[in-house]
Amino acid sequence: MLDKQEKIFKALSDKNRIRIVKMLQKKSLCVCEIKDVLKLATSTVSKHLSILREAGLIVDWKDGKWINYKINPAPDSLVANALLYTQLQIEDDETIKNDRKLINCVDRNILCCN
Amino acid sequence: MLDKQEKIFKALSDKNRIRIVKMLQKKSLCVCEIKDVLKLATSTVSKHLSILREAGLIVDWKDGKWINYKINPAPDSLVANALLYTQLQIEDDETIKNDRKLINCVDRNILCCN
DNA sequence: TTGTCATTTCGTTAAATATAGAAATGATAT
DNA sequence: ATATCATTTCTATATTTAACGAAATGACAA
Repeated sequence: MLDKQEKIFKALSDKNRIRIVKMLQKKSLCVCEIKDVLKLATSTVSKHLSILREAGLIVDWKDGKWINYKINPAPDSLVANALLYTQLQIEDDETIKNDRKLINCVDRNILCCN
Repeated sequence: MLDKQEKIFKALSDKNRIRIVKMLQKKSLCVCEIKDVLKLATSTVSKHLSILREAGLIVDWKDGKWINYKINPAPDSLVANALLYTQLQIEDDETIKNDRKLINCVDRNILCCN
C-alpha cells in the first residue's frame, strides 16, 4: 500500500507527466498528439505514458492506427484521490492552460508522419 | 506553479519521506527519533527532511539541543491539499501503523548519543 | 572558553531516471 | 502478401537521486 502510494507520487513527480495528466483530464489523446505538445521524442512520451499506466492513473485502447490514452475511468481509491487532487490543482498555470489550447487544435492525421 | 507542484510530488515520491510525513501528522519529532524509526543514517534523514522542508510540507524549530520538525502549520493551498491528501491516504498501512506505534515509545534523551 | 552533542553540509558511490535514436512490433490498407 | 505507419521496446548516455561516513556547524553546559 505504501509502495503503491509511492508509485503514484513518483508517476506524478515529473513536470511532463503532470502536463500529460492535466491534458488527459480534458481530452483523450494519442501519443503523437501529446508528443506534439510536449516537444519530446515519441519514445520518451511513450515511456512517460507507460509510467502513468503502471501507476494506474491512465488507460489506453486501440482505435484503428492509433492508441488512445485517457484517465483511468475505474481507479481504486488511492488513484482516484490522486487524480482528484491533480484535477483541482494548478488549473490556472500558464503552461497547463496553453497545453489545453493546443490539444484542441491538433489533428492526428496531419501530425503523425514518422 | 507547475514547478512547485512538481516539487511537492517529488518530495512525496519516496517511501521514507511519505513515512516521515505520516509520522509528523501524528507528532512532532526530532531527527534522531525519525532516524531510530527509519533505520537510516542521520545525514540521510536530515537530507530527507530538507527536501520536505524545501517543498513547504514541514517546518522546523529549535528546542534546546534538538531541532524539531512538524507539519507546516501555514501552508499555501497547493501544499495544504497535498498534506490533506497524504493525511487521508494509507492510514491502515502496516508500516505506517507500526511507525506510529514506535514514535510513542521513543525517548530522545536515550536515543541521541552520537 | 572549551567540550559536548544534535544536526547539517560535503564528498563519494551506487542506483534510478529522463532522454533520444534505432530496431522491433503489430495492425491496417493497398 | 506487402507496405505503411503509430507505437513500443531496446540500447546508450547524461543527469538526478538516495545513501553513507566524515568533517563542519552551532548551540548549550561545564
